[in-house]
Amino acid sequence: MDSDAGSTCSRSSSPDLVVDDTAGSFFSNKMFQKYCQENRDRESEVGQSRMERCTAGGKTKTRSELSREEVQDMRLKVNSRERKRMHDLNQAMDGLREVMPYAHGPSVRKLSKISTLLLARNYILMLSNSLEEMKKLVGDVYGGSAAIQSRTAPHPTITPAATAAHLSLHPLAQSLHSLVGSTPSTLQHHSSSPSSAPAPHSPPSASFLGFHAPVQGLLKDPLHLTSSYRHFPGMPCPCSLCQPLPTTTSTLHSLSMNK
DNA sequence: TAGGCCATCTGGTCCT
DNA sequence: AGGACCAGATGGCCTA
Repeated sequence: MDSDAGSTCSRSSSPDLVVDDTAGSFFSNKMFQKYCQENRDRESEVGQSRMERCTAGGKTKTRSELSREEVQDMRLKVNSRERKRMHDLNQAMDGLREVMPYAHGPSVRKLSKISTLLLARNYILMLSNSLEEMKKLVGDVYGGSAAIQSRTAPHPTITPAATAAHLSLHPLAQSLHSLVGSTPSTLQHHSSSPSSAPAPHSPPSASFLGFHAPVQGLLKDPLHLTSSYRHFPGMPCPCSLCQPLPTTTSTLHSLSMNK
C-alpha cells in the first residue's frame, strides 16, 4: 500500500492488506496469517529461546511469560507504528515529488524514491548554480553600466532600455529571457506530437539524474528525454537540453547517501 | 522470466 | 519503558 493509494499511485501494493490505523490493527494480511500460524507452531520453543524482557498489559514480563494474544497485540502495535512511520515518510516523498520539475499526472508514472532524491539533489544544485550566475549577471549589469555612465555623465542613471540592451548582449540573459518571457504553455517546450512523446509510464533516464550510466534509448532521442519535464515560468529548466547540469552534479555516480 | 520497486514485518539499537 | 529509527528479509506487482 502506498501513501497515496487509490489516488495518484499507478500501482497498488499489498491489495490484501486492509489497514485501520486508528484502531491500530489490520486484517487479512497473508504474512500476518503466516506469522500467526508459525507462531502457533513453535509457541513453546519461542518462549524458551527468547528470554528478552518486554511488557504487555502494563506488566513487565519475559517474553516467555506472555500469552500468544499479548505477543500478537504487541507485534500489531509495533507494526502499526512502523507502518504509520513509513506512510509519513512516503507522504514527505510525495511532497517532494510535487515540487520537482517533472511531469505530473495520472498517466505519468511517478518517480521512484531513489530517482526523486537524486533529482532533488540535482535540482537544488542547479538552482544554486543559477542563483550564483544571476548574482554575477546583476553585478555585471549594474556594475558595468555604472562604470560606463560614470565616465560619461556626472549622475549615472540606468534606464530600463539600457539595461535591457545590456542584458540582450549577455548570453545567459538570452536564456533567462526565454524563460521569463515564456508562458507556462510555451514553457512546456518539446511538447511535441504524440508520436514523439515518451511513453506515459517512462520514468526519467538515469542519465538525467546524474548517473554516468551507459546511454540508453532515452538519450538517443532528446525529445523523448525532455518532453516529460514540466517547465516553470521564471525558473531555470533542469532538463539536459535547456541547461547542462553543473559540473559538480555531473558526478552523481559518486553520490553516496551515507548516514 | 528477470529485475526493479515497493510495502510490510521484524528484531536490534538508540534516545527520551 | 516506550517509541523512533534502521536495516534485512520477504513477497507482490509491474515492465522490458
